This record gives sequence, C-alpha cells and structure tokens, in this order.
Amino acid sequence: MEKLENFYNQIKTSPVFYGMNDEELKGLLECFHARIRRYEKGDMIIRQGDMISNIYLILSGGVNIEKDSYWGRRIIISRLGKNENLALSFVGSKDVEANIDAISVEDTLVLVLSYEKCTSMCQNACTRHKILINNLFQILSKENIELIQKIENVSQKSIRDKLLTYLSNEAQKKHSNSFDIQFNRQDLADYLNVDRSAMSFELSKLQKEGLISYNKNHFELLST
Amino acid sequence: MEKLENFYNQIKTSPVFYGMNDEELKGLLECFHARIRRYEKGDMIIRQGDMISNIYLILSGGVNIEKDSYWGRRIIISRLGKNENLALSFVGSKDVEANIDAISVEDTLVLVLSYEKCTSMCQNACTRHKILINNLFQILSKENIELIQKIENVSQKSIRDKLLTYLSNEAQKKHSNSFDIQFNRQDLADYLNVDRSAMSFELSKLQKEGLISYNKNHFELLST
DNA sequence: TTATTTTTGTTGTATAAACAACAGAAATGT
DNA sequence: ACATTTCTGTTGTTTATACAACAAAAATAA
Repeated sequence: MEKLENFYNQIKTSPVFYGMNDEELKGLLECFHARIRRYEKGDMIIRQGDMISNIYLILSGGVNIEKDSYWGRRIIISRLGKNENLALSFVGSKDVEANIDAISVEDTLVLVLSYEKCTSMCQNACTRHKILINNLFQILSKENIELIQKIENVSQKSIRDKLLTYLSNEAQKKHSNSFDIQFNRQDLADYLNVDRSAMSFELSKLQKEGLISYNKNHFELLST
Repeated sequence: MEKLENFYNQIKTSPVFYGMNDEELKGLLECFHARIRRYEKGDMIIRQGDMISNIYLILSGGVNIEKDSYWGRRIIISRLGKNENLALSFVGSKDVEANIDAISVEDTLVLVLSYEKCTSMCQNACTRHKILINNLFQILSKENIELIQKIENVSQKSIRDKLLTYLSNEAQKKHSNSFDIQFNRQDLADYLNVDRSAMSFELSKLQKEGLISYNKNHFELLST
C-alpha cells in the first residue's frame, strides 16, 4: 500500500491543487477521501459504461485512453502521464456514462478523490473548493484544446500528412525539433488511425527523403 | 442593434446561467459588459491566432468550428447552434491562442461576455461567479465528451462505417431513428474527412441496401 | 416565368492505403 | 548464455477512396 504522505510534494505541484497552501491541500485530501491505487500493465482503470464520480490524478506511469469501435478496431484517443487527469469530463457531466476505456500501459499509481463526497459535504462553500473548481475548469480547457489537436492530426488525408502533422505538433509541445514520443509503432498507428506496416513504410520514406530522422522512439525534424 | 432585454428569457435558459435567479443574472450581465453581436453568413467570429477572453453564447443561428490544414484542406470540427458556447476552452486556457476558426453559417446572434472584466472585479468572490464557474465546468465537460464522440466518428476506417457511426450517434442524440442533420453534403464530408462524391455514392448504396433512407437533410435508420 | 447558381448524385480512372506474410532486430525471460 | 516473445521494417497484392468530369435536381435570382 502506497502512503499518501510520500506523495505530498508531488501532489502539491499538480494543476489540480494549484494555488493551495499546505493546509488547504491536506484538508482537501481528507475531505475527498483521497487514496492511492496501483495498476499494473494492462489493467483497466475505467471501462466504457462506468459512472465516474472520482477525480483520478496520475502520480506515475502511463495510461491509454481508448475506444473499441463497434467493429472491433482499437482507437487510441490519447496517452496520459504524470500529473494528468483521467476522465475528468465524466465527473463534470453527471449521469453520463464513460464512453472510453482507460488502460494502464505500465505500472501506474493513481490518486483517487471522491468528488461527490466533498461536494455534498461542503456545498462548494469552502475556499479550497472554489480554488479547486477553478483549477478543474482550466484543466478541462487544456484537455479540450488537445482533443482538437488530435482531431487535426487524424483528419489529414494521407499517412504522410498525419505523421508530419503529429510530429510537428509534438516538436512544438516539446519546444525542440529533437524529441521522444510516447507511443510505440502500433500505438502510434492506432492513434493516427492507420495501418502499422504502411506507417512504418512511410516513416522510412520520410527518413530517406531527409525530412526526418529517427531511432526507436526518438525523432528529429530536419530543416530542409 | 439588438436589445439585451429582449433576450432575457432565452438567456435564462442557457446552461451558462443555470441555477441563477433574475437578480443574479442581471447583475452578472452588467458586470460582464454583456452585449449582443450579429453575424451574417460567412462572417468570421473567431480566427486562428486570436486571444480569447470573452464568453460567446449563441442566441440564434449556426456556427461552424473549422480548421484549415497546412495543405489547405478544410476540416469541420463541429457545428454549434442555439444555447451553445464558442471557444470556451480558450477562455479557460489563458495565454493560449485559438487554434480554430469560428464561422457563421447563417445569420447568427451571439451574446458576448467579457470574462476578464468580471474576474478582475469581483475576484471570484460573489455567489453568481461561483455558480457560473461551476456551470462552465459542466459545459466544458459536455464539449469534451462530444469531441471524443467526433473522434470516434472520424476514426472509423471506411466511409460506410463513418456514416453509420455518425448517423447512429445522431439518432441517439435526437432520441429517434428519424431525424434531421445539420450539415449539407459537402459539410458532412468535411466533418467526416471524406470525399463528398464518394460519400454521396456510399449514402445511396446504404439506401439501396435498405439500411437507411433519406431525403435532403432528413435521415431515417431502418431496422433490419 | 426563365435564367443562373448551388447542391447532389453518378461514373471511370488513378492512387494510396489496408492487408497478409515474413524476416530481422530488440527486448524479455529463464 | 540461450530461447522466446515482442516489436519493427519490407514487400506484393487487393481494395477502397480520392479525384475529375459531368448530369440532374434544387434553390435562388432576375
């Protein structure tokens, strides 16, 4: 069992608790029945159809947000890591079932907060709750913008354009033309909605043409 | 010039102001420097690169959220109508430029609220602000879920699957197997990221096979 | 009404991507 | 160290879709 205390310093830096002092943070964690859950590679954290009333904050590890299409194809919506939230939109949308799966892709620690418990207790009256809801609003905003970017990525018409758009966006996020990506080839293909082998082929073509260079998960955009 | 007073009754029903009494609503509208803007078909309400610090609420008409890809292709992210918000995520993400265009597709009235003005004035202290931020959180949650659904739509591998997924989702939203869609054929193609003519062809094939029937913008899902 | 523009449906052709099958490399386990 | 599994790249074939060009229908304007 992981001790909450060992993670205070990290939790403090999370956007969820931005702007709170130590006292407010500790109060909130208590009022929220905060606890830590550990997931192993492949574990389902959230399943399609679940009703979500907890705030999930990833402390370490990595999580895929996925959706299985009606015809059995896997769609990766996004990959989340440290200090990011899972399924926050379903906390905000009461009475809406989760329409995604959240799957741990490595050993993952998640901080779980019972949102319901707190809101029913303090009726949004306490200052820490006010700060919190403000933070959640900002976090969701950011998620929203990233979803739009994902839509841009997958909406390109060719594999080549999808790759270039995705890699450019990643470079911009990392503020460098040289960066690591989080996906392996199969996951990247499922994220961009293309066939893995066709994508591999296109990647090496891009490399031969001198547009990019890569090695395993490290990529570099080359200026012409 | 449109008079704000004429829209009170409608504005009251908007999710943005859910749970407020008349007094709170009027106070808020004042504190937010509320005003109404009219846009004609084709007008740009928001452009890529804009910094957004206003809350936009559509009072009537329709708006496309679009993105022009690097290579000049048009991507339709979503179509918004009455009582929906524009670009709310950019209000929450301070210092992030809008990465989309918002284009009026018919005569449209928009209520504009200066979010900055209010937050700097009342420091989130007043009750109406507390209600508001709670509402915004819920609205963003809903938007988020719809973006995920859009990703599901465009992530299907064939035109046929995209159409069936899209139409099923629409039917579910409208709680009926018989419904109107908001897009014309070209817009629907840009929304699903497919070629219009190929899509038209697939639509008539689906009709011949007895899976759906349609006439102009009215569609019906037929049970087998 | 007639003329003009916009929207939608249809067809043939060229092309890009899915799919399948496989080999080599890398990672993992024993 | 070896065996086993997973991951990645390559190729040929099949298939679906983009694209172009056009006709019919509907909407709009004169």
